[in-house]
Amino acid sequence: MPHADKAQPVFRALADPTRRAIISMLADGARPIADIAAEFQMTRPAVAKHLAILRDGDLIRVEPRGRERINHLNPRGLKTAARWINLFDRFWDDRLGKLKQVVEEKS
Amino acid sequence: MPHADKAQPVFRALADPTRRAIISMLADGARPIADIAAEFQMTRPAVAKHLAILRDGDLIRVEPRGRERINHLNPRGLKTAARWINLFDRFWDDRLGKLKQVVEEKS
DNA sequence: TATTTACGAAACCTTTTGGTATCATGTCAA
DNA sequence: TTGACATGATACCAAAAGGTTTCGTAAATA
Repeated sequence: MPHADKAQPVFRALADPTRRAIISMLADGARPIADIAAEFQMTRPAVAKHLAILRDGDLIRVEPRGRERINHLNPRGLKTAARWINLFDRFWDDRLGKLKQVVEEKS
Repeated sequence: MPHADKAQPVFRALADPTRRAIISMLADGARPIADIAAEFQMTRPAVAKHLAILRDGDLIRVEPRGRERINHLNPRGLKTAARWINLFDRFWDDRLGKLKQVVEEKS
């Protein structure tokens, strides 16, 4: 392999709907695990695993606070994904019309 | 529940490094399957599966052309992912982020 | 001190994912 | 028409993902 894929842990983290919901949730304020788990129909260990994956993608940061661990949203992780996607910005403008034309001509 | 997650098939498609590589590849020009498969160390059926998932996420479009099927990058799919991520744009601004922190500390 | 609370960690299970090999079908070319 | 080519479709497999239950431990509290 030429180089490790830096975006991989981020996109992996974003692939699960529960994890994206957690991201949205944390955007409204940092919260401890049990508090997050209460919002879902799954056990706390399951949510803890999702948080570990989000941490691996650098999408959240943990702040230990007494016996609690507060989970904060980390914007930089999302920015990594945004940067990758934005590599294709040029297609959203000049090529959109042309692709549509090509596809439709053949059908 | 409230609404199906429209972004799910897109983020699922983006989660695999091979599929992201295919997207980059198609950004440089539409290509038939065998042509794409030649670039990877895996069999054609494996690549065909990846293409099916990309199609499911509306990230590519197929144009049948004789006995070939040309795969085109579809910008709209990527835009779906970009829109979701950009919901969190406000966090990318350091000043806003710090302000948010301060406000939360008061509560 | 004894107990509850908030969490991590391990073992385990089922489903999904990413890959393979193989075969069937439509299209081009000799 | 015969044969090669490009692809789709199916069956199968190992590993990863997503979930559970159970247990261990540090911090707050009665």
